[in-house]
Parts: sequence; C-alpha cells; structure tokens
Amino acid sequence: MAETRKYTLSKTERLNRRTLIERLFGGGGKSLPAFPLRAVYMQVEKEEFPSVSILISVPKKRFKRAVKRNRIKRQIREAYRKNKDILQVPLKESGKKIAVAFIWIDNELHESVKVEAKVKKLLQLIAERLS
RNA sequence: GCAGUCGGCCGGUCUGUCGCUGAUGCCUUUCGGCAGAAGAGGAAAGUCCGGGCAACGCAGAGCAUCCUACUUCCUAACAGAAAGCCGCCCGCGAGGGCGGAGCAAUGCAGAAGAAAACAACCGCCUCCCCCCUGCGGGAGGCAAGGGUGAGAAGGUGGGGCAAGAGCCCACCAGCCGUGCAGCGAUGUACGGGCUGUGCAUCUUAGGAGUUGUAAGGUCAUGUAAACCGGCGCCAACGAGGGUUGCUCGCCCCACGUCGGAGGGUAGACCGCUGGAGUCUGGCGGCGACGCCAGACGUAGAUAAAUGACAGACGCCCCUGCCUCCGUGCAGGGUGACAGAACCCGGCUUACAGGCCGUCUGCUUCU
Repeated sequence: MAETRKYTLSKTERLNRRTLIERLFGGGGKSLPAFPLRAVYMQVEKEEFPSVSILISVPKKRFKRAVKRNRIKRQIREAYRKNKDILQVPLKESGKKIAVAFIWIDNELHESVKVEAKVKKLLQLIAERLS
C-alpha cells in the first residue's frame, strides 16, 4: 500500500492558493539558505491541506530562457519527490502541517546529484527546526 | 572529385527504474479507488503585421490623426506570397542585394559655389571713349571653357557664328503624341518640340471603431442604497452628462410604483481546442494557389504537466594504432537554438550536425 506509492508527487501536494503564497512571502515564513537554494516555510492549519505543500520558484531575473528554468524546477521536484519522507514522517506523527517554497538563488545550472544533496539537507534542517 | 547556387526536408532511435497531466472505462451508496489512450517546436521565441472569436461602443455629417503606395495575381486578410516591370549595386557564373505613386504651391538641402532657374566671378566676342600707347574706362552680346556640388540649364560629335547657343544636323537619354506587342507596369517603331536633382509639408488613390481569452460567461454565499427595464405623472430650462480626438448634430435629465438583478473578496467550471485542419491521389494554373475524391482524429497545463536517472545503438567530431591510400580497430566527447498558454496565416530573429534534388565554375579520367 503506502510503501509502494511513496515516491509520488501529485497536484494536491503543490501549493497553489494565491492568498497562502502571499502570506508565506509577506513575512509569515521562516527562511533557510543552502546555496544554490533557499527554503521558505511556515505552519498552516486548514483541514483540506496535505501535511506538506510545496512550491518551486526560479526567478526570471536569473534565467531569461524558459528551458533552463524548467530544467531546474524539474531537478528540484525530482529531488523532493525522492526524499520527502524526511519531512512527512515526523510531521504525520506530530500532526503539524506546513507550506514550503524552494527558491533558486544562483545564476547557473547545477548537476542533478548536487541539487538532490542540497534539497536533502534543507529537508533535514526544516525537520529539526520543527521538532 | 572540389567549391558554390537555388529550392525542399530532418534535427536523434531504443530499453529499464521512478514519476507528471490526464480522454475514457471499471468498481463503489457517497467520499473515493483501480486501469489507462494520448502528451511541445521549426522556430512553441520576438510579439512586428493580418484575420477568426469575444466584450463594449455605434442616428448622421465634416475635419483631424494613423496606415498603405511600380504592375498583375493569390488569399479570410495582410505591411505577406507568386509571376513580372524599371533603376542602381555585388558576383567569372548559376544567382543575389537594395529601392519604386505625384511635384501644382511652399520650404529645406545651400556653411560649397558667381549663380540652385528672370544664372555673367574668371573668361570669350563686337562697338564706343580717353593722348586709341599701356589695356584704362563704358555700352552690349555669349552658357563653349574654368572652379563648387549628388545635381549647373539634356550628353557626345559635326556644321554654323563676331564669339556663342537645339540655332541646325546625326546618334543617345528624358518628355509628349500616334501605331504595334502586352490584362498591366512597360517595351518597341515613327513623329514632335527642346528638357535641372532629392527630400519634407503637401497632393492623389485606397483603407482604419476600442480593448484583448487575465476577453467574456456560469455556479455557490447573498443585504440596503446605487444600477437596468416597464408603467404613471411632472418638467422642458440651461448648466451638466453621454455620444471616437475635435466641431456640428443627436440623445438623456425630477418623482412615484412594479419587476429584474448587481458590486467586492477567494474558489470551481465553461471559454479550451474539429480548424481558413493534416496527409494521399487526381484535375486546372508558369507559379503563389484553387477545385474534387478518399483517409486520419493529432497537447490542453493554470505558481503552469509533457520529466529525472542509468544503459545500448546510430550520427558527427577529436586522439592513437594498422607501412601509405582506402578501410578497419580502440578510447573519449552526446551535443545547436530553444518549452505550447484562445486559435490560425505571415514576417523577423536564433540554430551543432545531416539528407535530397536543380543549376554554375574549376579540375581529373575515358
């Protein structure tokens, strides 16, 4: 059951409420750097949300071409998909729910392996802060 | 064979693991669950033109503003395409590039030059005057020469003349007329007269409502004024408001009552993909393209899916080896530009590498 499906990442786990996003960036979230990434997260209470909602952002200012922005988003999404247990397991136990935004803060592309390592590190950091 | 030219096309393929969006089907009382077709480009890009579609506006007239500009033709339409015409430029060549309405009036180019259209600075010629000796002075004629300029009063040569001049002649360029060819731009033959260039305002001809799918619509929550429509009654004046930027012109105004539904915030759904569609064949046309027949069903995301990782093959490149050419082997590199956002037709720009055909030049062999 849950063990065979644990690497999915469906639409419901994505952060898409405009008001929530504005709250997250408007000062409600806490920031954690891990170059070339930065994570912004905060706790949410609403019933219908999953335990973790994520958002990935690559500023247009950093990469003019959409192809490169998409490439980075996909790398981050894959990294999160493979390692999301790091956050989800402790959160399910504690009953807390959070929203996380990953923001790219470099001007260059990186290899997928390195991106995954940084994402892992960020997830562990957030898990520690929340416990 | 090498170098080029024009036109067309491609721009990886396969396997595995883990995922994303999901037509549709099945299960379930419901919530929901399971399976799962299909899933980026030639430019999806820039958003520069043109349309479809949608909302709003619109009695009408004039002016202003903006766009287009050789001809014919294609198209839903275009500033695009096709076939041609004229001029200039590049290339040995196949070919390629740039430009194209008009000049009546006004202005600018114009700081150059004597002069930019009623041309006399130097110069050439004739006549007269001073002591006709210098070559001094005066009156007149002359656009051939000099220098300036993109352009100098059509060009070259000859005749002619005091010197000159389309003054006359031949050829050439332009303009006008006629004939011929062409649908036409235009070409060509003959005749005539005797002729400055570019740009802008302007003139001529044709055309143009505004805003863009974040348009716009539906649903759920739901109250009063305001808003809209009908009816009744009142006022009818001049301020005001509306009507495309302006003018004329036109329209509306207060009150009561009945009915309708609105605005803001966040969300879901529709719009949302079957369309000027793609492919094949036939016919017509030099061609863009059109007509007919058949087949196909081909992305619909929304903080925005169409992927990540690993391997194999192919292509090409680099390095080394096999005596050399050819070829083969081994190792390394996986590649360019680039991501749909309502949909089409174009334009422009970016692009590793490769394929097919046309023609041109050079070279080798027979």
